[in-house]
Amino acid sequence: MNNTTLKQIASQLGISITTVSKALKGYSDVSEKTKKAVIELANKLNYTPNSFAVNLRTKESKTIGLIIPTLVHDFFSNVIQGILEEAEKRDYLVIILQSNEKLEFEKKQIELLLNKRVDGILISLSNETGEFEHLKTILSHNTPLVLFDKIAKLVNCSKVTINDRKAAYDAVSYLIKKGYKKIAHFRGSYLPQNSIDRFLGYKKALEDNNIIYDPSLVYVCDNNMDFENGYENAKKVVTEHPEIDAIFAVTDLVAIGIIKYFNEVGIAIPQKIAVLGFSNWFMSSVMSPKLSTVDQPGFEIGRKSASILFDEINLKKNNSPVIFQSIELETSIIERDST
Amino acid sequence: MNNTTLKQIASQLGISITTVSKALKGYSDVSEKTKKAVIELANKLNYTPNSFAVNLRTKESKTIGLIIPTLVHDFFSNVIQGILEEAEKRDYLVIILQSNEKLEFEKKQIELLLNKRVDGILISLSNETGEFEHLKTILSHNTPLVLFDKIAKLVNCSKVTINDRKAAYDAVSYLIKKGYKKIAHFRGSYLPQNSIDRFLGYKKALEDNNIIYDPSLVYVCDNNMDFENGYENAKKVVTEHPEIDAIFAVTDLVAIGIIKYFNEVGIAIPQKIAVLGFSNWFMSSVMSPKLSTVDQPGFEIGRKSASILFDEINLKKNNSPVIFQSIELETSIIERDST
DNA sequence: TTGTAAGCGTTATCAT
DNA sequence: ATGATAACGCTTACAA
Repeated sequence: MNNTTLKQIASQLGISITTVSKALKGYSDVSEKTKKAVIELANKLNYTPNSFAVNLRTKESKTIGLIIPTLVHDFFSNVIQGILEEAEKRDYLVIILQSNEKLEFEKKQIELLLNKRVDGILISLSNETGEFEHLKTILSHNTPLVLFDKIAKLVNCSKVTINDRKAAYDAVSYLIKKGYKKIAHFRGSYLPQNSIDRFLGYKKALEDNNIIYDPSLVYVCDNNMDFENGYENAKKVVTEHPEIDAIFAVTDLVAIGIIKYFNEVGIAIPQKIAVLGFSNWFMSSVMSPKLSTVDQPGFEIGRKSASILFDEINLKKNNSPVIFQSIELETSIIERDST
Repeated sequence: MNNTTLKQIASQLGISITTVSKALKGYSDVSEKTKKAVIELANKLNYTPNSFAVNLRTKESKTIGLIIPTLVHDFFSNVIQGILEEAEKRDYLVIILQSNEKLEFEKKQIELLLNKRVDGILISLSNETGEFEHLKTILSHNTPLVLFDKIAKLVNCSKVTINDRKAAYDAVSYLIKKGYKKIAHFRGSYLPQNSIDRFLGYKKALEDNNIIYDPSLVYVCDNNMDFENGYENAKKVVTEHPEIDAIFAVTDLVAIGIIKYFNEVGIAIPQKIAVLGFSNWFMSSVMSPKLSTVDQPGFEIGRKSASILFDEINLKKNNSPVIFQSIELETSIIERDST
């Protein structure tokens, strides 16, 4: 076991711990000779600083925490990759926790991270999260916090999102331009900001194009916006509203559920009903028919969120004032075979 | 910022730090009265132990490290979920790192984790990993290590896998029983044990069924066993071996690449050529045609690996001897529409 | 250029 | 039942 300490090096060399420490950290007030000797011995003994001691001394953990609703998720996997890449650059490690879309877990995970004294926290909120005391707790600990994707507008911290409203608006406008007139929307549950915004964009696009908004064409996918939801609601919508010619789904997963049902019962996509997704999951590109969708830059969202968080961590370290940012990343429509 | 320390509580109560510490940890040699007072004040001040100090003192971080080849991956996402679930039970946190299928990164990540002094490490090896010095370094640090999925047989530690060879054997036998005779295999690259084993299983199944093994029917997918590989090799195999009637793919992703190509050029699945995958990714169940595949219990692999790791961590703490385990989890064939 | 000593916040040993 | 003290391994004023 590698347990070399400064003390050991110091005693072997017959010098003080301080000098060893300084030599290893490249301080200028150490003679070349001793510096060389120290470094040599340190290498030989395979010295690595005890991070526990360093943490205690410097009061930083060189670790950030990340809380996401769920891991088995194309979008979030990409986000994580972006975060890990930024963290790696800065020699930071990332502790990942899931909220499972539950407020209760989200609270618990925050507590764990705070107790661990991570240097900063990244969160994409659960669909249940409608109160924000736990987020304010983070702020009151003076721990930098960046919210991404599913955010709380009311919480005073940096945020990284896409413009869900505009993206949805563009998506539905695109459908209208393609000639679809009776467009249903499978929306997410009522809490997450992005599902609200996508709905709002849908509605606005209809109105701006002189299509009367019909609330009965809006179906709620509240079970984590998943595949089953899409499947079940697709079944419903074709009985209740056989007249529709397109569906705008809040998420690719929902869209894929729709497609599966339509394929099973022989509803032609897009001839009879077009389907437009949201997120651009990898799997969308290998479906039959290939799903048209809105590209949501997960990797970039992760990178940007982490990058802002690290900036704030550094500013805090220098006691500089931090200005919270709200970044909106660009989206684009990926036209494939389902529209 | 929450910075209450034992010292503060002690001084406010006019007692010693020692007593406060004991009271908080439920030692029996503290009077009920002081214990109550301490706990009350601690709650009021929102005391949480400084984990940096605890780590330093106890020499454990209550954190484990996980290195996987890639995060954007259905199977590994499920593995991680299993690991997180076990970790949570034991109040452990998980630091996740990617190797990107590169030996070089794998080495670097191990170093990071070792320097962080995690209490244990879980790894699924990169496809490039053909030497194991870095793994032995972990062992020589006396840090518990569990290898899963892509393992190194030669490294002396616990392992959790499926029986890849048997699974592949069963899979190909199943194809043969269904009447397929000219079965190609799209294998993974030469290093990872599981790609070797799946190939071996394929070969053995042919031989046991009196089908002559034809090496030219084996195509290598060495670019991370991914979608593109399947697509390109599918293109190749139909020119070079138009006579084949089935393909056994090393991974669902490869199989999906095959399916995509076949769909594009109008090769009927499974009438003209059947396709069998491996892993049972979610997306396989929503493809057209739905992919038949071998179910690989990712969640369970994660759980079991973590559980063994925690056992070893505890044994080590008690200076008990640890006996390394090699666990093989059950797989099964999921018959869908592609075979 | 080098070293002394204090301190980070806890836990554990040993007195009292 | 309570407390003084040392120790974990490092960083950093401050002396020398």
